[in-house]
Amino acid sequence: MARYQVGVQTEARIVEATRSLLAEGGTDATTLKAICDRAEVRSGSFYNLFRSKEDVIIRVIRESITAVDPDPDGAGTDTVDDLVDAYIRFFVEEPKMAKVYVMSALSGESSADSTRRRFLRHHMRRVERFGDAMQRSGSSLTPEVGAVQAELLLGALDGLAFRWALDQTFDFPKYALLAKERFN
Amino acid sequence: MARYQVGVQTEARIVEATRSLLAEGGTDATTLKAICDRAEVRSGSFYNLFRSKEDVIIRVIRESITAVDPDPDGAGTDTVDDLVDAYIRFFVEEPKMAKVYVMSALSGESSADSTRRRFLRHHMRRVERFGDAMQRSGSSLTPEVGAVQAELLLGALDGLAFRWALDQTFDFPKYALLAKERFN
DNA sequence: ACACAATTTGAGTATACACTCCAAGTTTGA
DNA sequence: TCAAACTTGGAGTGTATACTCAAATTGTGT
Repeated sequence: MARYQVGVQTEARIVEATRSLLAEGGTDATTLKAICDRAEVRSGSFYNLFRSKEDVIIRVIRESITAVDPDPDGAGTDTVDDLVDAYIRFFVEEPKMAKVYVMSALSGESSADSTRRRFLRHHMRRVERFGDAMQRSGSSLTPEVGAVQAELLLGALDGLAFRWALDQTFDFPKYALLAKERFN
Repeated sequence: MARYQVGVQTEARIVEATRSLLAEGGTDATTLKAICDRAEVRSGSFYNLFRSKEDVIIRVIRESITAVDPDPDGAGTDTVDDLVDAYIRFFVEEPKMAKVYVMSALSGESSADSTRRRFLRHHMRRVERFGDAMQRSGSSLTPEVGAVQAELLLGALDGLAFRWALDQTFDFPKYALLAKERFN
């Protein structure tokens, strides 16, 4: 038989609860009890929907990493402006996901290694995409130099994101745009 | 009576064990058992020297934050080159501390809030110091613009540090120098 | 309305954790 | 050499944690 609607909703509540907890207090604060309390669910329901606590956490982290890079099919056509704008929008419109994104790379999760590798692959793809956009923007760069420039710009953007995660009153959009001007 | 030498050495072993564990696997991997095993000490000895597990962790994190900024009395005299060189040297010469430094800002520690505030204060002081150095370097900057430039350069450096923490084969010195050049 | 699968409940289990305690051993200064 | 202070080992405590299970309840297609 097909899934029940109520189950789908419960799943969504659990994912959202996990995301908030991760964003607010990291993996330490994200206990099963905390998740269940916030999602208004008992542990039995949780384990009816997820194989383990790590399952939800990994799912939330993966969703965050995916959400940074919208329109993955559009690769090869967007400009540096597009990419930086998308990054800024991600932080303004999805602050919870953004915080999870920043924290996930360095989180001391027991599944840290697989998460770290995933983040690294994601970063490589981004460097490539930024590098391509930079080459297309007119200035004649070799692919190698383009990659270095992209790593620099992305490094700067990620550093400012790091700074924002530390203190969310930090004006990330303003500095991200300045970084774009300076490192492009 | 003075402290016994053997106790001082045990304390040092515990601190070092905690630092390695934090650098390798974050707070999750840094259990009391793991610390004691690595330091070759039983829990009774641990609690003879430290009030709690958090005590050592906080101490290790504070030491890392302090170590980034050598010669704090020299403030007001060093150049941007000096500051960037010191940062690079920190990563090359003290990779464990450096990794703890990067991770500490966003760690999901139960004492996360006090650690985060401490890191933020540290960052503010660094921005000020970089800003001063930039103003002194010749180009006529207002203090406000100097602070913005400093935040940008530091953001870039921290982002590259972040990148290095993710994958320690990343050539941090090379990129840190490239980032610095963009501000000359 | 019925059958039956999906979902929920909540008490229960096993374990890993941080931390305590104190007797026994060791180091130190006089 | 002595005694006081410090250090150590290691069994033991309480608690929070992730996870299980069987019975009860609810949702859905027919």
